[in-house]
Amino acid sequence: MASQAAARYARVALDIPGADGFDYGFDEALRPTLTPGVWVLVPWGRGRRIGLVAELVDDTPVPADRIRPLIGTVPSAPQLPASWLNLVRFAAGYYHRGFGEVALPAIPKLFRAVPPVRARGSAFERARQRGPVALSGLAEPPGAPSPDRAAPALTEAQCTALDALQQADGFRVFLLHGVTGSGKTEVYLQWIARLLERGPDAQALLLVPEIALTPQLLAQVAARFPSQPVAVLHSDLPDGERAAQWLAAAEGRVRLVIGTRLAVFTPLPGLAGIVVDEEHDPSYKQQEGVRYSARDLAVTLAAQCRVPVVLGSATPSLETWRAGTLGRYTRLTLPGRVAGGAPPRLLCVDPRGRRLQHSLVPEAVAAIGACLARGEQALVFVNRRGYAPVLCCDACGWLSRCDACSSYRVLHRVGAEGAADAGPSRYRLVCHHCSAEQRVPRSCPDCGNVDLTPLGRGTQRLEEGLRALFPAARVGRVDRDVARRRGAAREVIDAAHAGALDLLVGTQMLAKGHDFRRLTLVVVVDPDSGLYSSDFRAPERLFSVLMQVAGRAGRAGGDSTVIVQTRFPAHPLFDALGRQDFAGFAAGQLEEREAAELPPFVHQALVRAEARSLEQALEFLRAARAAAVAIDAPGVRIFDPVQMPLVRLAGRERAQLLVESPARPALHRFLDAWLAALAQLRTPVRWQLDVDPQEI
DNA sequence: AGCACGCCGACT
DNA sequence: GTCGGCGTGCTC
Repeated sequence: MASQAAARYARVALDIPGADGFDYGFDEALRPTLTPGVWVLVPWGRGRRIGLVAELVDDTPVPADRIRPLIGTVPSAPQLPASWLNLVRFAAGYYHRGFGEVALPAIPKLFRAVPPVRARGSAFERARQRGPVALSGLAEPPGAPSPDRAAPALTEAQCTALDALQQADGFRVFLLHGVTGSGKTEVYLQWIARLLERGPDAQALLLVPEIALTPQLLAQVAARFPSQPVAVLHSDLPDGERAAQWLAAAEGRVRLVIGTRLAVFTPLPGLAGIVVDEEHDPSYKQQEGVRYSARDLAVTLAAQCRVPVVLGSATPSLETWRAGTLGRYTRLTLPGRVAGGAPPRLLCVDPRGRRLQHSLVPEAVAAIGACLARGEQALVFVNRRGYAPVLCCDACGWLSRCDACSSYRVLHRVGAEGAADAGPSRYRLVCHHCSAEQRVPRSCPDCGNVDLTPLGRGTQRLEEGLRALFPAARVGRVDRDVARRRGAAREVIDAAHAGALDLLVGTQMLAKGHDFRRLTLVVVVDPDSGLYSSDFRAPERLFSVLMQVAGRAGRAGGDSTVIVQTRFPAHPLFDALGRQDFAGFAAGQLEEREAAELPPFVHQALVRAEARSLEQALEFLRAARAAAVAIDAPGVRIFDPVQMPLVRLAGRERAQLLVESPARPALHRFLDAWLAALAQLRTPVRWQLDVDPQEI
């Protein structure tokens, strides 16, 4: 560390990859103001840029004649709290990126923009005037349970959990484990209320997987904290709003921040506690740029700020679950549902050799019929959107491949979404990976045969089938195609709440956070790809999504049924699911992971490379491997380069190289040395590092 | 990330 | 004969 009195250069963090900071000289008059986290304006090429002072240094590796003086500090910029700087510093180290690469993308765009020379008022002043948005103004979704202003009485288990949270003083990680409907949200809300009572400056952070999927949670928070300004932060927010909320949080004018993964980078000078809802959810892992895990960073942030953090889930990640078993995290369990009632009955049916109607087994058709006859609702869950996963030529076997990706284009019905009488020719072939679209060929491009058959079933085709099977039923569909039209998914879900729909078809989107009171039957069509996948995390994700889907049924208590159509009805995953036995499932998975030396028993990092040709990408990775082997890193295992499961994406060929170690510090020491060596490799190949990759 | 410099197709 | 495609290389 440089002593500040002698420091001659300000190392400034800029949003430039591959550098930790850029050194600038400065006017002596500025010296007292230049501390880490101060916003500065610096010359950059022939232009100017906004940066943050990362540190002051005595010496610089930059030749003296290249050093330029910084222009000045940014007026009316907020003081960034030490907690924010520490988190950014940690993330930069852990994910092996430059400080600026982490810091600047974590700042709202408006605060990164160089002000025009004659700007009237700064972006900060404008955002400050705007102020935070009070949640109480949010319309609550029609049909949702009317929120009670007063906190409801807690069950005994909820009381025990809340007591444990309240007694925590300083850093501690809690795992709040309870099935859908067990009342986790109520525990969060009452705990947050207590945190905010601790002092006028106390702040709480509530992370959620996706804002769009948690309208009920927002409504609950709005009802519970009617006068409390709450900042809601997510990537779909307009720039001005995001800036206003971020600044309000940074200046302590807002005490509760709810947001998606990016909200973990909200400056919170008064942070008193953190909740990560649905902590297992894959969307907490950023999948581009700096590939951080907001869940993991939330734990680090809590440790750095010496505050408690609650990780809540019905199906915790195996990493979190194991930490609970080892006693590093404190496990709190909410057994059963608040409303009581038995868990849904699970029936697994093998569709092979059965007479299927629109791909449904007779048991499913009969159960849906009976459910509708009782005036109850049923949900059919298929994890595939579109009409059919692929189009096939009957004569020659041609398949609707994507020419840019190593996958198939999916047959989609377009226009008149949800209308039963859409014209028969209104179909398109769509690639789900690169979004390329084409018209459906009139005849086979290879042999000219006109009989092209859709293979398999997606949500649209299932919807069509259900309409044919149950002409009197009111059918709704929810998937990403429906959700693309603003408010359309909301409409369907509200209609379901209001009892205006009898049958719902949908993907994962339907699985989260919606409370359908009259729903007593869930049919899961073909989840088998999650059972025997090359991805070792596939069963974990499948169990989680099936628990959530099953949780939709019978939340009000009473009998409910889940029918799973699977070719592996005896698979232990379904056995555990039927008993809602996450602990049993997790124990089995952890045993397998330990035997196979997989996470959480080892820590992994992945270098992904993409190039015009696969050979180019592999060649780079072979060189990368050679560089890795040359590093003396005991306990670090270096694999061979392999092509990625989806080898071709949007016209680029992709490969990856895995490294792992049972010891995290050893892995990170190795990664530092390795990345330094990789930076020396001159290559036309684009590559990136992913620490703790979610998909391999 | 921008914004330059640098070698190969369709235009006045 | 030029104008311009975006490929790669640097910015303290």
